[in-house]
Amino acid sequence: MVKVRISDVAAAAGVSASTVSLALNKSDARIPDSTRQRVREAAEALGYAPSSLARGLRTQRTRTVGLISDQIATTPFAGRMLAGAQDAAREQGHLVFLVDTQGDAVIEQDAIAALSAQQVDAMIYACMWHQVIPAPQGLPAGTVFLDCRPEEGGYRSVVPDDRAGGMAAVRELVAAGHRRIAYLDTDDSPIASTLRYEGYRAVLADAGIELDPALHVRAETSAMGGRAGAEALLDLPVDRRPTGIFCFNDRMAIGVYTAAHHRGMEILRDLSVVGYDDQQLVAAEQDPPLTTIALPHYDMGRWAMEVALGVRASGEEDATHLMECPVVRRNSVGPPPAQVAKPSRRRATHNRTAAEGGPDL
Amino acid sequence: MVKVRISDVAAAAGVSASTVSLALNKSDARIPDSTRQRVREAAEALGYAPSSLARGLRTQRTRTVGLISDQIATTPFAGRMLAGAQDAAREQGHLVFLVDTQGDAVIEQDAIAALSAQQVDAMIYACMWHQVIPAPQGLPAGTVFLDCRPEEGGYRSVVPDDRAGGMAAVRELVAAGHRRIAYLDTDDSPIASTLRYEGYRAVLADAGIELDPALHVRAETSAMGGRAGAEALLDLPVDRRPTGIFCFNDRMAIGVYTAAHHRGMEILRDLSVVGYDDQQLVAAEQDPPLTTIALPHYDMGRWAMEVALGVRASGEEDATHLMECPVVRRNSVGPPPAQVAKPSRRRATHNRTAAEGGPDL
DNA sequence: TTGAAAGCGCTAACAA
DNA sequence: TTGTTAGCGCTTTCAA
Repeated sequence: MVKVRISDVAAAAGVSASTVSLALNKSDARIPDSTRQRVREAAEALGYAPSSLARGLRTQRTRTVGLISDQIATTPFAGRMLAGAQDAAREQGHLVFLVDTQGDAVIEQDAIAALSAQQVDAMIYACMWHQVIPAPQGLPAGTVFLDCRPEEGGYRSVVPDDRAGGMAAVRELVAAGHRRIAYLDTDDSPIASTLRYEGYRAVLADAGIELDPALHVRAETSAMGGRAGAEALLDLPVDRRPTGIFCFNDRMAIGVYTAAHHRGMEILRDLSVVGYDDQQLVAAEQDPPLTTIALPHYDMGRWAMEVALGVRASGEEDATHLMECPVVRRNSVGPPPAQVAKPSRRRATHNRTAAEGGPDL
Repeated sequence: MVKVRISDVAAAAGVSASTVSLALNKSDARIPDSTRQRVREAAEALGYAPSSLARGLRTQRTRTVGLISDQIATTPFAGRMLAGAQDAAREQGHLVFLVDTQGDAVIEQDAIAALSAQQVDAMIYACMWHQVIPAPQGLPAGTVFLDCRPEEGGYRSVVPDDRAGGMAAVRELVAAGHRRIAYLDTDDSPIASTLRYEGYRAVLADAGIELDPALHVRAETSAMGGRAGAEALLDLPVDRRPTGIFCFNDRMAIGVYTAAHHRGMEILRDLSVVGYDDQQLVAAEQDPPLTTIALPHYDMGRWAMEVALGVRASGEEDATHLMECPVVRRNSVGPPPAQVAKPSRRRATHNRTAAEGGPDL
């Protein structure tokens, strides 16, 4: 199968190359339908596919977009961002160059150079998780930041609305009747962490629930971290112990499940839990399935691509778009357990510690 | 920042464009160091970056690779394949075009056409999981199949060695002293399923353990499926019940954990489990952490790219490369529980069914 | 309505 | 050692 060029089609149709180009590309051109038809048939018959390279060189538009990411392509976190970006690109007839830098600044600079040399029509810079970062050098104007925001501004960006997400999570618990609600937080992800905490505080305030500092603990963003944090929370005396826990992410929520099980507690009956991320193949497969706040990865990816390609208006040149994080209700939130209803203090529960005895529920 | 061309560099260095090209690209060319130096400085000063488009048009080599996948970019399964392919491409100075077809044949054909029009130097066709598929039309010769194999042959491909993986998994259990070993299989993935089953049978035969058909059950490849399968297995009378379960994948293994917990059994102490996939953020975060067989996604991705780019010999033109699946030992395999050691039959355990009573461990 | 000609930015043969 | 020339395959004036 040898490469067929526009001149081959021209010869076959008995016209010039320019006529072929016009007939095939410009529907508004003053070319009679008969000619157009003949050209089309010739092209079809020969299996003509114009060289994107030559066309790009001539028109200076490549219908190609560069997507630089620190990790999204290679971790299970945010693959859906790629899917969203990819789908939008395809709908616009664009191809995407993907480069995963693994967070290496040298690779990143090389990637920016290489992509610029390819004359991509647009560029997206994506992070694996919501952060504020110094904008890399050399990024073309109009680059869209995905799941991150450049410190200096000057670019458009889209990030999850973590504050509203935190509010939604805590509202689930409040609506179920909980009053002692913990936030199992982390230090690993400052931006999201702070925003969600703000949401947590706002909803508690709204509900007239006093903030209890003992109910705000921090741990690593892993199942093990979550477990450790939960232990601390569940070690509190019964009347100060949380009946519902809002976890920074789903992995930590799994750790809460484990900690609870080890004390003979059952999630839902004895303890309500809300996660964050709606991580694929994790949240839904817990027992009971985890109620969580979804990170709108797909939508963010799509938004970024559509803005980068100019098919969606984005407001100002350096505006940050907040994407809603929807609640995914499954089965880890129920009413608080009855037996810890009010502090009648017949047993001096607040004096006991976990070290003293067995499970005290 | 206006685009600088080779002629700009030429003018600045006081030489012709061809000299610039030679000086910059051909280290062996007969160009005096002084000239070369002058050209380099001029290029540097102007921030010259050659247009890949023009170069590709001229040389017919684009230093780009097309990677078509059904889903890998957008699910947590096989992102590491992308990472491997991406790393290898970068090392060879290539950029990768990624297209995710979502299994849609029309999108797939469009993608093949678009990528061909870009004159990619190589092409990789990747699947999310090990399958044998009819080769799509129009794929260039030399395309490498990743995690799948074309029915008709004619292409090089790399897939996991699932038979050896199945053997390794069962050997873990046999080595720990188990004799009643179940295979919690599935119908959802015929190729891998069959291969792993072969491995299972081979190791049992080697160990002189008779095959018990009751110990081979099938379920869906999800935690829920795994749980259902495990229920069936654990419902067997004590002397026929498995003490170790080899699961088709990690998600099913999670279901086994759940089923066991609901019967008051503890993984490791009462039941040993081996998974498959070593799925990120899943296998390692179980309690206890799951011993499993890793799918070598990263290595397969790298292999495919290196072969596609011609930096690694692959043997014959249509050979299938089997990639080893290493054991990842964590903490879900122990010796079989003592109490089910030998059938002394004082209690007519084999006559009881789960329906009759409570937990019977 | 169509074709000739120029040129996108680069490389490579050939000539000087 | 270097420059001239041609041409990769296409699009787009401009002229016929």
